[in-house]
Amino acid sequence: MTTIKDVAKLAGVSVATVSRVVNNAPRVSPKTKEAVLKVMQELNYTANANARALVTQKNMTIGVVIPDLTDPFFALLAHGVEQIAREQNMQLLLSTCLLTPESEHQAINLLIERQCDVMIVHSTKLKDDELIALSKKVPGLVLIGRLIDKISHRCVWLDNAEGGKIAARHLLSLNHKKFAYISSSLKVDDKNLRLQGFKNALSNDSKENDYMIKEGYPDYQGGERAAQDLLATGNDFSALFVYNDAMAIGAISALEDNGFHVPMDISVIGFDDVLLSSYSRPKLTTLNYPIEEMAMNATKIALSLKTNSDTLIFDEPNRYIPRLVKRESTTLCTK
Amino acid sequence: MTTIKDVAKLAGVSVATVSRVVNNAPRVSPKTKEAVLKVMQELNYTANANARALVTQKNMTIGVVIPDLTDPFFALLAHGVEQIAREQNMQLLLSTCLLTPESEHQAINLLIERQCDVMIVHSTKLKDDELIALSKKVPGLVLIGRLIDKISHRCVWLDNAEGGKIAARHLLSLNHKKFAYISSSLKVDDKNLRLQGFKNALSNDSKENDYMIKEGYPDYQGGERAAQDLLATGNDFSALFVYNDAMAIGAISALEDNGFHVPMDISVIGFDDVLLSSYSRPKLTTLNYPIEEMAMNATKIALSLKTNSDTLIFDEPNRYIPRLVKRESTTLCTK
DNA sequence: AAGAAAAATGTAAACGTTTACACGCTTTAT
DNA sequence: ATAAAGCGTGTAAACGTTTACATTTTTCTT
Repeated sequence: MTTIKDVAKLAGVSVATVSRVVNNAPRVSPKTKEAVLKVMQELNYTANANARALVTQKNMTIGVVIPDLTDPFFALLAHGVEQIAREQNMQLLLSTCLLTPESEHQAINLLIERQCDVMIVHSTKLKDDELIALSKKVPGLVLIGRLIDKISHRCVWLDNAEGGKIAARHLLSLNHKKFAYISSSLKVDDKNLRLQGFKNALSNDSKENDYMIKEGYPDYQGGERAAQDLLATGNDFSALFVYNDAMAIGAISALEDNGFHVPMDISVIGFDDVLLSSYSRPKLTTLNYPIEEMAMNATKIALSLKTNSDTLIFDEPNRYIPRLVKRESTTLCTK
Repeated sequence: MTTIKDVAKLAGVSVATVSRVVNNAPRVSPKTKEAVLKVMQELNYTANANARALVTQKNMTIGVVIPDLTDPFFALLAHGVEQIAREQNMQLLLSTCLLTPESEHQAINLLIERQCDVMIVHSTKLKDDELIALSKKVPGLVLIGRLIDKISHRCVWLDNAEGGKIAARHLLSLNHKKFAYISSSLKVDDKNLRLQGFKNALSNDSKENDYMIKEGYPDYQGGERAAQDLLATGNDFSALFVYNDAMAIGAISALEDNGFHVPMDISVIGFDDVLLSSYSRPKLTTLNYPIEEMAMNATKIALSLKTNSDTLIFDEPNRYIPRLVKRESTTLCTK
């Protein structure tokens, strides 16, 4: 690797001058600039970002902590961050952290070691306290998809309960009376909040409204199985609210396999509106989780948190509300 | 940020000793080790990865260059790299590079600046020569999804022509005689290779075999539209080979909307076998592109290329062959 | 108990930059 | 003509580590 010294020597100037032209700082005459540039080209010089980061104390890197790239939801999240990163000439350092709380913790620590100015963290397993501690340590850290009251200005989250409510209202407006909810078997807050909002809206509407619940792993197969469980228990429902789109599509598949047509016999509504929902047949009615937009906003917040320390307040709210996307999987109840 | 000096001072030892316990090197007595660890904890010390990288000349980072995270295909690629990275305690630095050749070039340069030991590059726009030059500059660079003969040992690629051939054979074995191919409108090699293999297999089978072609943007809508074009031109085909799964699902949607049932009236086969294919109805028959496995292998190669310089030869072949995944969208031709 | 060998620790240079400050040379203002 | 100001450039310290080498301490051998 050729260094700045090599360039300096060959160009017959000092390293300071080379550094100046590399960063095209002022105070360097056109002719030396040109000469240096030529040598740089000649030697195929590229600056060492590590050395630079060491002295400038900033390494132009945005850290992203997510459970799994393969999930389109998180891919979208990363994509949102990436767009802002690009604007700022920063790059993405990815830390995925599947399983345990320790691995989440470790993922964040790795980013700290790397001196990440800015971090967007989607944490499901870490405790509130731990995240609060972490957020104190890292000024540019923003939590996404989760609300912790004490540091709410450092959170960008979706109102899941409101989502449940919207789903319920939509189904109610289509005259449905008997409901089912397919939930995630994972220990996450969202599923409860969504159900909570859903239940509340139902009982506000009428005491008569009834629902049943099954759980499954939050993927296609999980949805398939949960729907089978539901049918095994009794098919006394005309509307089904499902934890996420992948499960919803699985559920639809199971329903159809058992002779029920969607939406004619049973209406199904999903959650997330991620990729697949418009690819499925029937196209899935769902709640749009604007994760990409949220990620972009989170990144902006993190960026200004880094510089303006902590005091600053945003006019853009950090709370997002899912938007109902009516497609083909829900319709008027005819029973 | 507390540095190694702070720790050394408070622990009453030299920085060298602290460094040793940080890297748990041998030659440090249990009691000092314990003492230092305690101070580290106390001061909440985390090593500065940049400084470390500067002196050790290696920064435990694997660079990944892909066009777009949002595409599940590339997400899977990244995921493959990530798994190997995790094994090696390395992290992923992501450089996405949408549009232009320059941006691909820039993406790679950014990784070079960052002193990435190891790079996995999925390049579509850069010329062969440029990539050859780059690969000379970066010993640990491996190209994925593309074959350049001169540096074939640095490439991990899929045999697209073979894929086309397999698709054709499958369809022929189901008695089909009239074919259509939906291609990508983007300027990429794959589409031609796939068609080439497909055509060859057809004409090898019989001079009679006939096919028509349409193009579209390689996504759901593109497939939908291309299928409509196809139908507008004439519906004299019973089997359809589509450039990728997203397009195939779009195409199926268009076919069904026009009263054709898949697979009863028309068999459809996709390419990639990425995520969606088993979510669609009917479930898509397709060719599996083992991108994740390929990415893992590419990373292993890159890793050993870095250390063992260049000479080394692998017994695992770098050429992959897509695997036919029979699902529900193809069936015997009844015409 | 002395000397040798081994183990623990410290010293200081190096990694490749940036940048405050100093220096000399032009230009400008008086 | 001379002082002041400005520009272009160089010198050297700093960033936070690692590590070869030197030094001290401990342990072992006889």
